[in-house]
Amino acid sequence: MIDTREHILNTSLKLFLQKSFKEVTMKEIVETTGLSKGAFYHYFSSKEKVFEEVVDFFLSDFMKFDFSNLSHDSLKSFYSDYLKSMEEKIQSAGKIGLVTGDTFNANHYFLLFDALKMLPSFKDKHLEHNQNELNAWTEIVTSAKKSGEINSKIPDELIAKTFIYLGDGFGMHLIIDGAASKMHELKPLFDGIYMGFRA
Amino acid sequence: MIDTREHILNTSLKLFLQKSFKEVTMKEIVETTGLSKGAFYHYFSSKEKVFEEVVDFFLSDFMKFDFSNLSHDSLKSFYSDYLKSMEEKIQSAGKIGLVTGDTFNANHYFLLFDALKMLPSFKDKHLEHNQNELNAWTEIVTSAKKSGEINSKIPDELIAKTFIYLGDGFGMHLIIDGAASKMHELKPLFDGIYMGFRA
DNA sequence: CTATATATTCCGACCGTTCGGTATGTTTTT
DNA sequence: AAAAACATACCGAACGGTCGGAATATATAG
Repeated sequence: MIDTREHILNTSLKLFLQKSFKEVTMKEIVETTGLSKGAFYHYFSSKEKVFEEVVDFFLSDFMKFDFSNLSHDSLKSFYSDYLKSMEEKIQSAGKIGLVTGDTFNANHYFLLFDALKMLPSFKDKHLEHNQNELNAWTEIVTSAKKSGEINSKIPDELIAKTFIYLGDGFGMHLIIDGAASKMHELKPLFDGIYMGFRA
Repeated sequence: MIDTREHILNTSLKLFLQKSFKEVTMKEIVETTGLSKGAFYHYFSSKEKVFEEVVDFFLSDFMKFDFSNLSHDSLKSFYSDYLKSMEEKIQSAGKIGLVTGDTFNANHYFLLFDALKMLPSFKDKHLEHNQNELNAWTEIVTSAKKSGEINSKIPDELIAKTFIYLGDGFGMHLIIDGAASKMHELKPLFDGIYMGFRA
């Protein structure tokens, strides 16, 4: 609790990951931080402003994926690393109290939907992020084909999209069902399509 | 505008598909229907109640998928039918003004998230729906293996989940990017994993 | 057919509460 | 003492919801 400003940001992030912007009230933010309204408005000029910063922070820390850090040896090792990073993310989500027991009580889509609606610049950033993710996967697929790791007539980008969408769909089910511990069930799915693309 | 009650329900559905429960105000519902507050509260006892009915309607009429109506000749014809049904759903969404030009301005996840939060009975219904979908896909996969259409060592349920999650992840991207016309891009993805599972 | 009684549908002013935000402090730090 | 950090009382607007009654439709009676 050294840095009050950061404390407010962390608390707000936690709240905005649990409910939508409208559902999170100033009263709630103030009470959860243990501060007062005066303190809050000393650091932020409005609820919108703290939301903006929360989104920025979340993007750079959570969503932004440094794909260059993942193994580029093979497609298999790439998605294995990818899955490992995902599990780590869930673990760090648990550390800030977003997982109680086995139950997920966070949903980053709240943040995403609100950001898309409220922050005009966000949509472009998000599309860029998506494009980067697609490019990273596509590159790996391309080199996996070159190396002979996989051998499929399906266009590289389609294979990349298959991995991405499969992961996203799985993640959505995870969030809705609230079962954080089932993250490991994604690997068999990736293994399955991987086998298919090898043939 | 014959049946006022139904008119309110349709209008509310449209609104609840565009924003969250909290974001939709009574003022908005009343003004969009062209009625008055008194008229609204003559038919519904609260905003929550109309939401409940909207959710019921949406589930039973929109979202609910009659898998028995899809072709059971083969896995390929099954998912082809599935995709066709999806396209029809988008078309009917367009008919009630949820698609302007090429842009999706609906997001059924608003409805889903709110329903999961507010309606205790909903989670079970939703899980049941998911289970039914999984069962339908799994059955098809099983018989596709028996008939020799596909020949994969991957468990039937995993294959089923791959199709489902891939579709969901794709749908999520569609909604977020707002590009309703790109629905057809899912077929190549399905074809891709289908080829893989045949080997 | 008309007139009256009764039920339904709809209206909009109004209510209490909560919302985000402000003004004006008091405490703490430098 | 000056400034930064925090607290609290308060504000107007917007919220969901209520209420008495007007308008309209339907049923009944003469």
